Amino acid sequence: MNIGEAANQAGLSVKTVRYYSDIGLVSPSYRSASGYRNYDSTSVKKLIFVKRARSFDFSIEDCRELLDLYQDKNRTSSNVRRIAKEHLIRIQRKESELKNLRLELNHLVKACAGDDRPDCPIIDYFS
Amino acid sequence: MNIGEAANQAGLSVKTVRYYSDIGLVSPSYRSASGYRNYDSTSVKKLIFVKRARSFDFSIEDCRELLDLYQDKNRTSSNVRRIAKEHLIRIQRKESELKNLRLELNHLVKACAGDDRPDCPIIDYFS
DNA sequence: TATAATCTCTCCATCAAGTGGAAGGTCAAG
DNA sequence: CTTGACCTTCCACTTGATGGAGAGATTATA
Repeated sequence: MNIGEAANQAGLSVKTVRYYSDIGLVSPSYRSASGYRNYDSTSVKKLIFVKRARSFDFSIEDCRELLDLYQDKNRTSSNVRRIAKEHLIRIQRKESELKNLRLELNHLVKACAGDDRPDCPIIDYFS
Repeated sequence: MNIGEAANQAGLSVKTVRYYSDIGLVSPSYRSASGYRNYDSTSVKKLIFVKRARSFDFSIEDCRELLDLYQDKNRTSSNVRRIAKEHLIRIQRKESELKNLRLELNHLVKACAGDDRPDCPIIDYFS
């Protein structure tokens, strides 16, 4: 199938699928004589795999490794787990950073009258 | 003072201060005959202001607006509050997205044996 | 005063992960 | 034969910096 149909089946944009092709993440199974990318069901499955992994915010490079493991029938789950766990830790760290920001900013927003006067604890805090 | 000293006082890199100058976020008070950027205490205060706002993840454009309000003695705190609140909502949204990811990914990681065998619920989930 | 060390300047490239658009080639239907 | 949908490559743009090259300015030391 052509790129449009593949993108459709994977729930990705044509641009994105072409981008994944460009960076060698998911290559089309072959090119037609006129240069059209052709995707078979295996490559579409890879696109879907990447889409799911990306939805977990795994980086493209992580996706590359995960995709390798996905295709490697001799993989060890420990390798997969390591990648996932490292990512989990990144997510946890980010989440707690955001929580701190949220608490502090919430505090400031609550303290701000939000009226016509210039006095503002938010501005004060940043000054 | 020169850019190095200003960057130092603001806790920013010279590169960053130059970048803020380039995009017109915080301009030096003047340029020397030889083109050196010169920062006075007012411009350093602006750099510090931006640094704090950035540490809350406010975008450069938000910083621009906040900086305008910071300098506007006729500002209304409602304008400041609006910007902050919009940002707070973005942070909350992001935080809850991350929380969902974290819960789900944690679930998968816990379910993965992480041993020598290829069977892996993480890979399965993405397939 | 000469020179070396340290600053500073501008300009260009790079990062992530795409997205948008231009200009042009391909293909199937009518 | 032409229209329209689809496909191609190539280039630019996004965010918020950061790194480096090559060159000019300033300051410290010999």
